[in-house]
Amino acid sequence: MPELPEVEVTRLSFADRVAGARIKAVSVGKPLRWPLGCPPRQLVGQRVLAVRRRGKYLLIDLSDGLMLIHLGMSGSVSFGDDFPALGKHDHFEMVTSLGTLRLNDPRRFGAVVYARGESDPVAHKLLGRLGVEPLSEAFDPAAFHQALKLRKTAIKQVLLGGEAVVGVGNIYASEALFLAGIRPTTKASRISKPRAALLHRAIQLVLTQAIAKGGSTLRDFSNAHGEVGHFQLEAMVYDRTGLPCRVCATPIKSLRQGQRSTFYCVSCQKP
DNA sequence: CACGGATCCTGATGGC
DNA sequence: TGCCATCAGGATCCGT
Repeated sequence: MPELPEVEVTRLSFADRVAGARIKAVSVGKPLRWPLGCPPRQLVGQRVLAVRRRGKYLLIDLSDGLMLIHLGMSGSVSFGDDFPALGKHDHFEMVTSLGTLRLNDPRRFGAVVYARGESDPVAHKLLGRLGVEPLSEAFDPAAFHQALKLRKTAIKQVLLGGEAVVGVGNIYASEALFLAGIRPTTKASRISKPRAALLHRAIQLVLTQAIAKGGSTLRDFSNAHGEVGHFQLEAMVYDRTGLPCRVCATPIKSLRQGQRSTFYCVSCQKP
């Protein structure tokens, strides 16, 4: 589920409330994608300093080291005071002086990983190859165009790859390409500089709007308060196969690229 | 080495 | 309280 907007919405929903908390207890459930990397009790007594985001990772700065949380396909974080007993899919829980953080993740593609610092090999392995942040100053149209020129594959695949830009997943890749008027199957290297600039802007626009709408909730996403997102209600193409394009009424088409569904309008999006 | 495909796991959905 | 196939917001690993 979670792409950059959902991760950012999650971060915003509990970062302020957890900052300054003292960790009182940590427990883990069934194995996630990667092991925690330290005994849970090593975290007890530490202070939570801040919650940041890098790509689709939440970074929780501790007084000694940091935790990296990835939500995978089906993960969600909740933070509160009055929780029922751990559920079947609650696989990580951290009780603090300011509330309890839980990760619920049915498919267990997510992870919670402890690292001693961002230069720790464990952290570097996960964060080291990530591309530029799309909502930062470093995301530059000219540089983006240069990055695309190096890639021979379809632009949709390049966006998902996370090397040219991070945080764009399956929903927002289709949406951004629609806004930019670019066919998802177009080879990245063939995209002109002006069209790369359009796509650059479209990515920023789509992600910013999605964050403002609280993210997308297709099946199970919610922020740390349990509130769902609404972006999907105004998706232009995602999951709209056969429905009329919101711009030109041509039926939306779908195809598979790298085992993922892609949605587009043949009329509005040119190769 | 760049690319495509299989893979991890559980649950929902729809056809038969 | 049927069974089976397919699909789901991610990302790594492994062939070619």
